[in-house]
Amino acid sequence: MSRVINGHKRVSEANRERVHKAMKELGYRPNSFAQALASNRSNSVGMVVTHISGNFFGPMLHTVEETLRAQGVHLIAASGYDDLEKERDAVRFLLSRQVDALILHTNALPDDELIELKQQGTRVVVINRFIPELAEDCIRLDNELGGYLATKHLLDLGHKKVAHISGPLLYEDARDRFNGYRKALDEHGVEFDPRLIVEGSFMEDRSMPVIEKLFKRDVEFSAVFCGNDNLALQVYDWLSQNNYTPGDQYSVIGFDDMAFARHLRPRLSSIDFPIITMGKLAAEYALDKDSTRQRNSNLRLEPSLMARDSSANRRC
Amino acid sequence: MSRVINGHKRVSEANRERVHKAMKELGYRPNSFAQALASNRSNSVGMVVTHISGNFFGPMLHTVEETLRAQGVHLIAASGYDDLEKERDAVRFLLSRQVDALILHTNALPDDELIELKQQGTRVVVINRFIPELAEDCIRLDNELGGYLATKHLLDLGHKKVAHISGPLLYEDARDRFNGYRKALDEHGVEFDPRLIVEGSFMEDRSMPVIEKLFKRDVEFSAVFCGNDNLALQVYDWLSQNNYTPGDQYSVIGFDDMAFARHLRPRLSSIDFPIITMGKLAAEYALDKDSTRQRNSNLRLEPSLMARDSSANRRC
DNA sequence: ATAGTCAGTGTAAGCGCTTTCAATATGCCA
DNA sequence: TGGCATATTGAAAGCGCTTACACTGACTAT
Repeated sequence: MSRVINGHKRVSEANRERVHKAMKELGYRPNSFAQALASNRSNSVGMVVTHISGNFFGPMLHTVEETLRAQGVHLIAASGYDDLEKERDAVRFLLSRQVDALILHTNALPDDELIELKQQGTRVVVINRFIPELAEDCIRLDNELGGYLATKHLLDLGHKKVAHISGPLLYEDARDRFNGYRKALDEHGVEFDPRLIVEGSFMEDRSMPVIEKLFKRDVEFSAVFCGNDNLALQVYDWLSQNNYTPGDQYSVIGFDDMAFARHLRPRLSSIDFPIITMGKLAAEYALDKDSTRQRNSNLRLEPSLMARDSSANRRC
Repeated sequence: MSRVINGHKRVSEANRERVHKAMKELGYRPNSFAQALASNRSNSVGMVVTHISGNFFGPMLHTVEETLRAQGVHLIAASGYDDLEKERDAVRFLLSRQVDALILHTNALPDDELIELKQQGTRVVVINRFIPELAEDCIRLDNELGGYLATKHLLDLGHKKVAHISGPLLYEDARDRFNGYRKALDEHGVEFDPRLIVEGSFMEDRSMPVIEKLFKRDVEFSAVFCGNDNLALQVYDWLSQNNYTPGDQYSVIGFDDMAFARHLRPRLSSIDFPIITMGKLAAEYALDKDSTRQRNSNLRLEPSLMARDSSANRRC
């Protein structure tokens, strides 16, 4: 009797026990598909991320999975590779599995499509992106603050010429970090110099050419704020290949504070990204059946500065 | 009409097209639960790994997911944390979702339980572990060869005293790597010295005390073979904290050749673990409906040496 | 005593598919 | 041309559950 399984209140103690006993004896296992079909709930949540592996999405997925599983809900993850078609495909795929909610970390999918998803009745949680129409479903980091903190840190160390290797400016978070950079510059009365800017990628091992370009440009600088730690890692590579030491001739700061940051030598200064908090929050939003609960409609988590050895006082 | 969707052969071209057109127009989406319920197939595969994030399981999961998705099958991943109860729980969880197959990277679950799973009719693929009764369903690396290659490499560089920081010897792979180490020693006529061995963990950031213990022991050595790259990373940490340089006073080699190995300075020598190949293979095994295809019943992938800067000739 | 409540239980109608089987259409043979 | 094999289509019976609804008693308020 399904009423027992689902904890319906109107069942007598006696019967409840009888049923439980029978279930044990027969080794009964509810068929989750029949449940899903009949109840129109799947007890699963879909998540699309840029890439399933990686130092950012790994911990994120892990946290989400753990939070969901504690509620008996499972996670189906799909990668979108920041590619429009692939992201669309991933969403379609997840939707075809009737997920109860969708956690989306998508960069290529236009706002409209996400809004439409929501209008079609899918519960949607948007990560690291802000869509006014979906304000209450968005969870993001205050990237501008992060960019600001990183740049201010370098400036405070006495650096006057601070370069910035941004992520793809097509992405809001990369733009925000860039804006934070400019804000800090403004505040310190340092003039913005476009020659100190190059645009890289957030992915591993793709930005060497751009980094090369920056360093070979005919413009001096003593510090670099990197759009994320992967970029910083490649800057480390370039510096070591050219016999420089991070924190010495060039100060370097990254963003995200990935696990490897503190294992690098010198240890990489970075801006902490509260991945765990964000993952947990996203899972909770996704679980939040009626979305009745009042949500912060402009939720931004706050990053913080992790100053380590790669950023040091400017040597005169 | 389901015959069209499922590519049944006996449908006229005309009707096939009519149906496709109608599907488009109505925005028809098959309900996967109804399909699963009616057909008794779920089109999903479950995978339990030690930890969803991380440099080893990340790429693995990614490969598996990608391979499966290409067949319209989805992956449900769960972490087992190398803990008996949690692994059991993960399996139960996945089973309750009626997965068509299970890909298992479990260390705590006893052989018997896995064998029983298989006997109950679940298709099982076992990764990084060998169970004679499940020989055809096991995919593993030749860890002994890996351990041998690593140690031989150090020996060939002139090191006479080679220490080994193993993974948990409770795990078969850690034991095999250890055996490879001993084999290389034997072959080079170097006597085994138990004082040069300590047992660490494969996880991040847990083995510092053990490393400390090794270096503080009253025994000399000039090279260390680490059971995996996470261990090597911590050896790097210890060396740098004590003003040593890997590849200089101490040669270091890791195992797995994780992505970060080549970003470390000096670049970490390691044993390449063909994660991608293994993931793909595991997914294919899981998909292999009838397990009709003749499989290699003692499949071991072969690791190879990636010599880089952290291992160098012994300085006299 | 009568009607009205409500906890507890049984029943049956689907959920949206797959699959079997019967029904019909088509083509081929002698 | 009749009969049989084969191609195509329609219809219906579930898959194992949830849920709405009807029903039974027992209990309470009038």
